[in-house]
Amino acid sequence: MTLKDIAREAGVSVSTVSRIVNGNSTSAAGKETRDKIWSIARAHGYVPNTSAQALRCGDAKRQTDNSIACLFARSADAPDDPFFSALIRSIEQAALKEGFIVKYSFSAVDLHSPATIRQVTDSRVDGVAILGRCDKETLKFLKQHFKKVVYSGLNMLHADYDQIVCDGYAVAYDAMNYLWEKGHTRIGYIGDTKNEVRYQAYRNFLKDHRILADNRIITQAAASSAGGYEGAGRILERTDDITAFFCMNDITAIGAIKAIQEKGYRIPEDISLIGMDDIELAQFVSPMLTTMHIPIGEMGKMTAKILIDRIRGGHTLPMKISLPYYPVTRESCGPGP
Amino acid sequence: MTLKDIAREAGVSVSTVSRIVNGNSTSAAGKETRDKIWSIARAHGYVPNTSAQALRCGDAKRQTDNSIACLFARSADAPDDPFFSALIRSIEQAALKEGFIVKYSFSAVDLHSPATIRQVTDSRVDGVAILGRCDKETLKFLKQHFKKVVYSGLNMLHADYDQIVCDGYAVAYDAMNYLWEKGHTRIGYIGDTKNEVRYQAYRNFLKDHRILADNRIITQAAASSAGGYEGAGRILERTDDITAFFCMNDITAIGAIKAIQEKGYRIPEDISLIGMDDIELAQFVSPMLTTMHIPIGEMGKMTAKILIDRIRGGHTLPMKISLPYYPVTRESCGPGP
DNA sequence: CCTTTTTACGCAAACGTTTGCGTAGTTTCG
DNA sequence: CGAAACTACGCAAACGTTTGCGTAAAAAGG
Repeated sequence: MTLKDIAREAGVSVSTVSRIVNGNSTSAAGKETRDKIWSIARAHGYVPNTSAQALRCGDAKRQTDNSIACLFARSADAPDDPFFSALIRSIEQAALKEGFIVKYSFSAVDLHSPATIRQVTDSRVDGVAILGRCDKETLKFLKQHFKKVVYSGLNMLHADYDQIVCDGYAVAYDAMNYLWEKGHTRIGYIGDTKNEVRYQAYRNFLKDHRILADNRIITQAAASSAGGYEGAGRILERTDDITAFFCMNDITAIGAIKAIQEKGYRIPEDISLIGMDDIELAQFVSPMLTTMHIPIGEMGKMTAKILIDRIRGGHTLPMKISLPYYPVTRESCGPGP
Repeated sequence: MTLKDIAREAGVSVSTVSRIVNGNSTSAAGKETRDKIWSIARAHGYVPNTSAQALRCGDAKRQTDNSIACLFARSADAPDDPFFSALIRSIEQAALKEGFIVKYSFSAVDLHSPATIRQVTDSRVDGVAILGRCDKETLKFLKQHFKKVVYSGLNMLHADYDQIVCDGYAVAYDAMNYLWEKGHTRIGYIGDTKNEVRYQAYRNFLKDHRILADNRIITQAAASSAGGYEGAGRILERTDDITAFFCMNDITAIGAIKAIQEKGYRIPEDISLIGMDDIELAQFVSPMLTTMHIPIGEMGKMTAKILIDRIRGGHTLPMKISLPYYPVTRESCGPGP
């Protein structure tokens, strides 16, 4: 079913058909021709060939189909993370309200692969949101390929990008401070240690308070319950004078809780524990998890808004938005020794 | 940067350039021309215009960009569900291995909206996977628009679709049986009650074992921890002789655990609890959750495989695959009275 | 050295649209 | 009633590719 088919059947020219189906205002078609065309089009379920449209119209308006992409910078074997599920979901909801649909939202795409970029550019999204951790070169590379990009995540970017972040460094530092103010000084770290702002904050907090970092109570752990469980287990095997853990996020903390309890320690009496993210589950585990609240929903909403606003040309200067966080006190932290 | 630009710069014709960049075997170009073309192309970062390719090649091979869509039949305000996160993730991983990328994976799209369908068809995916709950008409509607569709979820489809399911009815029935064999007869239900196979299985199990369904111990609950918490709370307010709960899935069960413990009951001594899905978290809560294991990873892998196989024409008859499940005994179920 | 094959490349059509321009026929208006 | 304006539509070019066919020049074969 092409314009030509319709034109032949209706006994008119292709241009007429095109003008009618496009509802083009200039030189509107005659009422009766219009009706005939429409009925034929509908009968045969005509749907315009977007390739042809895109081709013909160059980089014109029809280039867009009101869609954005979420590019999620994570490895294919990274564990599920409710944080990103929630972030993506709120982006999608907000985008939908503005009439945008999101593609690739959950894809474990390789952001460095030209083939991937090609696939994304091919689908002609109007803009892309980069989520998670993303190094500078990749970001620059993406910016070259997509005109409109916005970043959202826990890492403040020091370059001029649109970004909606909750400063992970500050959050982690404050989490440490939360424990420290309760009197803890021997604080373990469970989480990513490579290139991770939360870990840097941990190290710096220690240094700022003249506490020696002890590798026996620091462990590299995957961002999953299993990772937290194993990580806490490893640390607890090596030492028995630890009084608190800082976990890189809540699911890690939930895993850690189990390991701690299995070793016979009580939470928070013997060992305190703080997480990050404040996912829904945090209040349903026992003990309820004290954690740093991150406004995930707000981040997603803003991310969608800013990206769409940029697409629409609403702003041209980079918007660097930093969202507030706060500790939420539940049951997993007690006073230090 | 088009073929024409390259051709002009190299002083050859467009066809020559096209043949060279396509590595077309027939009438291979001369070594030196080839090199010149490639160097120019690379220098300018030439990337073929897919619209033009698709247009020219009709419905030939290049129509596709090796992508599939995951259409997730859920409402925009449905809570996050780790089950689907995991399902989608495994679909993506498996698809990626076959060179396919997935679009729309997490989108809360309105499957009934023609505009949405249009957006998806426009991006010319090669096939779509329908996830979750999806009524017959919608399914039929989707099948009309996308030639290649496969369903995955907990609901067996009684029509001729490619489908990879784990029979939710059977799983739920067996979960009930698990409790029943332990001696429980007063079993509550927490979860969706509308149009839900798990609830049907619950009712039927009761009927089959001549147990009267009691609305006081049945509650409609959202598929989230909060839903489970509130649901269990409601039931516990109304009755005090309940000995077991069947929860529609694990996160609901995790919420229920908290409510039960708060009311002063011990699990499993006073009240037993069984979930469904066997998500990672199930083994990290306390007590560890007894649940029905669903091979989510396998479902995802098969879903991708079957869909891609169909796209490639590997099979034409509908493949109805039912994956096995089994109970995993942990700590949340004890003997009945 | 002449014929045949091969190599290397150009020509032009086609894919389905959109749109500026042109032109009959119709209406408006002074 | 004649000029101007408008209506309703057709013509054809253009978007960037791919590919069958054609054809010079070079290589091979006798």
